[in-house]
Amino acid sequence: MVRNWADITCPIQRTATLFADVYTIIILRELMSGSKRFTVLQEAGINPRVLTQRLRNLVNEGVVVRTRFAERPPRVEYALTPKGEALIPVLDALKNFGEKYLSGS
Amino acid sequence: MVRNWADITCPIQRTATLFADVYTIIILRELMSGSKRFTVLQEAGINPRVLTQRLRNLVNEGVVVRTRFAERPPRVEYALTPKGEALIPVLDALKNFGEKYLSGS
DNA sequence: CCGTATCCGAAGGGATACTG
DNA sequence: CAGTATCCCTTCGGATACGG
Repeated sequence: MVRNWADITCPIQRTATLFADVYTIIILRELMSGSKRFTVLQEAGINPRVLTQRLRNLVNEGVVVRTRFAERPPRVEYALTPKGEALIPVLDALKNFGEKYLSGS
Repeated sequence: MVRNWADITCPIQRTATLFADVYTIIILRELMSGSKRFTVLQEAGINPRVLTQRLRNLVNEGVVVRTRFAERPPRVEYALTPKGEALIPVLDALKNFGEKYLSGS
């Protein structure tokens, strides 16, 4: 029952198809507070295999940018692009709901 | 690397864990415009097996209410609860992003 | 440090048929 | 109409080890 991208006309569904995934959302949450390194993102509770997959997707979609710093040792940082920052309202909405309805237990 | 619910303290992650799923979001989108019947939701592109799973979850979480009407033939309708309506800002944010960044192609 | 490769069991989900 | 049951293939993802 899955559709082709071109067949998805609803903007809600398009966005959800690309980003409605727990690991993706955790990454975006981490990057909201500034750029982060691979290892730091891992510590948020994502194993390297899954983290690589999600980051690749985010970079491909243009919401995250990967920057290599030519240092010794080399350093890599992931950060939100302006397009990525446009997803912050989604995270804010998730936060508002969670705070209001999912605080207990 | 998956956590127990009690270990998830971040409200963003809590909300995402429960609802960040494409089919769930499609259902919520459909219910935004009023209560819908099972068959109608199916026509949004969700097979009955998956639809049942997602609806059960939504009802368990208290964001959707299932109502049986004692008619002939019996009718069942699914609708957002007030808690479910509190998720509308999430859908709005997804919509805004999609309209701005995912319109082409 | 930043990934990639492999293994492998678990879960997901499409199709279809069937029941109250 | 509103689901449930079954089959079966695909994907996911955790763990671990390894490579540039």
